[in-house]
Amino acid sequence: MAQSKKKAEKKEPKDEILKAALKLFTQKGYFNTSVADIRREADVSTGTIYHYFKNKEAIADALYQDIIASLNDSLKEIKNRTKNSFERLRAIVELFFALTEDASEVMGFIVLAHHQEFLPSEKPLSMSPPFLLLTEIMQEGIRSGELRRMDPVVANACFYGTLSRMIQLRLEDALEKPLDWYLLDTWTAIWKALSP
Amino acid sequence: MAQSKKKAEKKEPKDEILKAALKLFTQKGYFNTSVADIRREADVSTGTIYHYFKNKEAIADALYQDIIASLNDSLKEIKNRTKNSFERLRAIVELFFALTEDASEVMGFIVLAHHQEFLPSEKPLSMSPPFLLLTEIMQEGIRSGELRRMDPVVANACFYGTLSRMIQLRLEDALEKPLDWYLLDTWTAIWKALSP
DNA sequence: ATTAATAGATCGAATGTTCGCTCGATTTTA
DNA sequence: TAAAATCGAGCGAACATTCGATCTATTAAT
Repeated sequence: MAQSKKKAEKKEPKDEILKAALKLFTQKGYFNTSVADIRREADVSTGTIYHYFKNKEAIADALYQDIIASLNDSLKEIKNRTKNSFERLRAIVELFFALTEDASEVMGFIVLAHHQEFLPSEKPLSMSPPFLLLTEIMQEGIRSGELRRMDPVVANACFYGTLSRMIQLRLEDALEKPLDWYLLDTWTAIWKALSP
Repeated sequence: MAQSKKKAEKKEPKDEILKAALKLFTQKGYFNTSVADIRREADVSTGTIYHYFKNKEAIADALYQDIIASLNDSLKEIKNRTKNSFERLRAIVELFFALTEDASEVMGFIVLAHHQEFLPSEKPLSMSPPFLLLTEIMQEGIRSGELRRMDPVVANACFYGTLSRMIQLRLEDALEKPLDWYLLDTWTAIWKALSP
């Protein structure tokens, strides 16, 4: 038994730092969060933070890369599991809604934050692997005739725009019910917009 | 001839400050913009800035209030000018697209910025007068049967989500053509989602 | 018409504070 | 006993804001 966990004690400082940063970044925003805030929330020293990360930006970058990668895995899994656009897009809506409910900080960081403001060298979210994969899925649907003939950019905006707006409202606490309460209505609207 | 303009000289410093701040805030974000940056761009002194505004936040607040008010006026004008949901929503899409093309800084500030991060006492955008008016317009359409029976929140997300996503892509320079090139496709998708 | 007085506008150097980050010391691990 | 991890006081730079000085426009007085 090395350092993994005895009862519920020693955690990896690196993970604690990432967890604390994610929480604070989504709660107050990157620029309203100081390294001292992260230090306090993660219950480590300043030195430890800089032992694991080059600087504050590197913490945000690590979070961003982790989340993008895991989102990409999920989308790939969906693409393999399903066989047509209807199932695929529906599964993506369900995935995003579920993530919003039980990993709200992750979704807040991805959907709400303006990464380019604090990660200047990062491409826009719409150019990241999972979002390119989404575009690919939709283009395939259009080619095969499952989706209406329309500009792929508009199809994308229609799908992800509606989806992310629902998520944003939920995270702003502007909805009366949890997201899955709106799942049917949301999916119906999206599918009506996209189907032939 | 007081101080209005002789050739194209003396401008109101207050307006110059607001114009410079709007440009920089949308270009680099609120937190990446220093008062010194605004000072330079507006070609005034630090003292002048603080003569007209209590602090940096007050500049952002003035911009926000101005834009919200003018957007509200435009939406009210549309509501008066048109007589049904189809015309109203279509006119709003056209308005937003046009504003994005020839007042991109204004739209960037409204659609992309996270006001709550630098205006902590401000309500979310979705609670501002013009957005409440939009909600009202959509609820009326649902009641009258012009729009499909659905949760108003979803109808809203569908409309504004798609719209704002197209605008965001345009402002990120991710579109090959100007927005009005996508107007028909966008409107068709929105209307298919919302009509009975 | 000229001057005097006043208030508003403009200026930019100086101030105080926040914050990211460094570094030498100390402890823990292997 | 060497290397890795952890600590936190302290450094330096950036930044928002202040303030007293200077300039300008307006009004009042002679």
